[in-house]
Parts: sequence; structure tokens; C-alpha cells
Amino acid sequence: MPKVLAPSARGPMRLSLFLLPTLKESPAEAQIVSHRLSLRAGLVRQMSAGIYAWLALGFRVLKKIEQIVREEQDRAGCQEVLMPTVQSAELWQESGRYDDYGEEMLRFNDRHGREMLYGPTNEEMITDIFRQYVKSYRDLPKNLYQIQWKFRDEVRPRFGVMRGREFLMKDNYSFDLDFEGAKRSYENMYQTYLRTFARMGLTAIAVRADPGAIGGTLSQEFHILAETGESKVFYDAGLDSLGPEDVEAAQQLYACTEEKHDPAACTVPPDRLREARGIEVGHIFYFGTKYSKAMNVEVAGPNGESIVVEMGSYGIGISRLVGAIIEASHDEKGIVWPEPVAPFRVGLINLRSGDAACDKAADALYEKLNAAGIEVLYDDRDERSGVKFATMDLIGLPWQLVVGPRGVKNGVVELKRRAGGESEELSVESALARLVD
RNA sequence: CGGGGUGUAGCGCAGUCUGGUAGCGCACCUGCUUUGGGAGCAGGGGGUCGGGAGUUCGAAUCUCCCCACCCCGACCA
Repeated sequence: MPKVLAPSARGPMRLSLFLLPTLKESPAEAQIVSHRLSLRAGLVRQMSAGIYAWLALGFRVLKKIEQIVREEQDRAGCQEVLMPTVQSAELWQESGRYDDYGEEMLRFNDRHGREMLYGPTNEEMITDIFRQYVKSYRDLPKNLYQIQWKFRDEVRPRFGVMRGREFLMKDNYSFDLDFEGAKRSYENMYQTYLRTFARMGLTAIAVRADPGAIGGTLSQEFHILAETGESKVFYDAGLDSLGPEDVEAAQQLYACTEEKHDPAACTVPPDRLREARGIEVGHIFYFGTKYSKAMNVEVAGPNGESIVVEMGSYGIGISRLVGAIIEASHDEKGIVWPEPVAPFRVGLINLRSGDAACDKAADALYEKLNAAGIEVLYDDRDERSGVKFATMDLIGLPWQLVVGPRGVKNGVVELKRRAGGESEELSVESALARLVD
């Protein structure tokens, strides 16, 4: 049967058609495990310092993460928009940040000599869009988000996609009439973030970015707990048992990064104080009227009075999450993707490509998996078993389905979980049933 | 931006001190043998030695200038 390319990027795939440049050895520049594995598993390729091309496998992960973030934003009542990456300097001059931002902003001139920049964030632009259209208190609240590439010209990019100069970020912006409304928006995002990270199979802790200010600016960072995390976090064990619904309770509990942690001010009993390492993957921030004042954003109130709107902004580092998830979920053999973000759910291994019976059994199983709508990467390459196992372990698909000469003779296939490694021999039907659940 | 380091085949490295026209492992190609955890043997392809200028009969190697990348620190989704 001729090989046919899958119709969409999210479809099934035969490994013989897939660009998967795996490496046996780690490139010297990669120091931390997620960077090493993302290069070894062929997820990305570095094109410049802190700038990466997303290869087929990595792109699928990126899209999975993006989609989860998108669904949770939509569920929270936010609307997706898409703003340009290239912005004119004018808006930034208006907010006053054009001079403040410094070297991190990538600036250039267009052919007419106009000052342009590659957006590091979008507060000015979204504020401008908002003020063009929203004139009445009746139109509030609003919460707009986008998933777009940003550029921050970091002095020292590192850690692969965890700290690139170009990165994919979900950023959203809330507009409210008063502080009470802005606080509701903030808490709504707090919940949404916990839910979003939980859906990716991650444990996230919200730490106060500014624990000292009482009743002041609201700002929290979300850290994914991973042994190799960049920053140390301290938090009240009570947070471990709280879910996304428990905003009020969670906001009362202590949680800080190492820099902000003050043992003298920490009131958590020693037996409840947890210490862990984390990677910052999200940030929520209420900033009141900082931009709306500078950029003159007012709506008419019920009595015709002018009201300066209250704003907040919220970010999730989508491309950073790819690295962060690997940091949080890997072993000595490779990546262990949590199912919701895995590039494929199942890796189908034909242990003896070229053997008529094995080819027939594996091809048939591939068709059945496709028909059942299960995302499968089918290793139909003419390679030795060891190579195929090593590849599958490295790229970390949640399930491995192994078709070999032994099993084919007995009418069974082997179903193996990447995490944990437990495996069992099952009939084709039972294996399929297990995966359909 | 301060401090340190590295650029030699797709990846990992040796060769540089002491100048003589480039090598090893993996990967790749061909053949045979193998075949349930990154095979063995044999043969083969691939390099403006980061770039430019200089010194020299001759430069990967010495000198000067540039560029890129990495690590530690300060800063960040």
C-alpha cells in the first residue's frame, strides 16, 4: 500500500514520513535537562541565541498547550484577538514606556525612517484598541486575549525555549469600571490559571510577587514545581489541598519566591512550611489606572461623568511551558509527556518491519487506531527494535503499543505506559478498548 | 552589562603549545550477516578548520581585527 501523508498536522503519522531528527548525544550548549531533551528529541532547533524553529514534534506540543490555554480563556469569558508583532513607537511614547523599556526592546526603522519595534508585550496596543471603541460603562467589563509571539532582547538568553528572546505568550487584558470589578477579573484569572495548569498535568503554585504590600497592587506569579526549577519557593502546605475554586482561602495563605521570602515575617508554622523549586510560567497583575490614565482611557458613567477604567494584565508563557513540562516530567531515558500535551498519544512500534506477518498486524492496528480517532505515531521504519524503543522512550509518548513476531504468533500486542513503564500483553481488541477510554 | 570559555563533518570530540595541507566515535550511504532495548564485519560519501587581514616557501596551528555561540552573575512570561 502506498504511503499517504496525513491530511492535517494533528492527524496520524508514520514515522517513515515524519521529520524526527533525534540525537543520541547531547549538544554541548545544552546544560539543563529540558534543553538537552528538546534538542535530542527533535522538538526544536536553535536558529540564533534565544530564537528557535519549532520542528514537527515540538510544534504539536506547542499547539496542544496553546489549545488548552485557549479553551480555558474562552471558558472564563475572554475573547481572542490577534495583534501584530510589529508596533509603531508612537503608542509607547504616549505611555512613557518607550524610554523606560531600554535595551530589551528590539527597535528598528522602516523604510520611511519611522521608529518601529517588535512587541515585548501589548498593554499600549490593547489599550489603544479599547479606547477607540468602548465609550460607555455599559460596555464593561471586557477581557481580551491573544496568543502571539513576543520578543525581548534578553542580554543572556538560556535554558533553551524556557528563556528565549522570541517566545510565544498568551497575554490578556481586563478592563473594569472600578476596583471591585477589577478584583473579580483578577480572581477569575487566578482560578483560570490554576485550572489551565492542572489540565496540563502540572502542579502550579501561585506566589505573591509583592508580599509586603497590604491592600496594594495585586500581583502573583505561577510556578510549576520541578526539582530543577530556577527559583526556590516557600509556601503553606494548606495550598496543596486547595483547588481552583478556593480563591479566597488560597489568597490568605503564604507563598513566596526565595527573594521575597522573609523568615521573620513568615507566620506559617514550621511543620506547614513547604519548600520547593519552581519555574515561573504565568503572571497575573492588577495595575489599576496606570495605562488608562497615561493614555486617557475614559468611559461615560451612569450620570455622564468620566470614569478612568481599571486594568489588569495576565500572561502565560506558552513556549516556556514546553521546557517547564519537560523539567517536571522526564526520566533518564527521555521525556515523559503528560497525556494532555503529548504530541501523539500512542507510539505504535512494528518491531520487525519487512516481516509480512508483523507488517500486516501493525498496519491493521494503525488503521484501527486512526479510525478510533486516537493520535498515533507509527514507527514503520526499517530499524532494529532497540532503536525503536529508544526513540519512543526519548520522545515520551504516553503509550507504546508494540507489535512483534512473538506476539503476532500468539495474537497479542504489548501495551506499555511510558510513565512507570508497566506493560501487559493484550489482544488487539483489549488494547484498543484500553486506549479508547 | 561585568566575569569566564568555546568555535575543526549533522552531533560529541582530538589535533593548536612545538607550522608541513585534517583525524576519531556516533549519525549517513552500499553490501553481507544479524534482528524484543540505540548490532557486527567490509567498503564509501561528506570539512572554504567561524570570517577577514597579516607573518611564512608553507597556517586549523603564529599575530591582529571582526563575528557567533555557551557558562557564572545581575534582570525577566
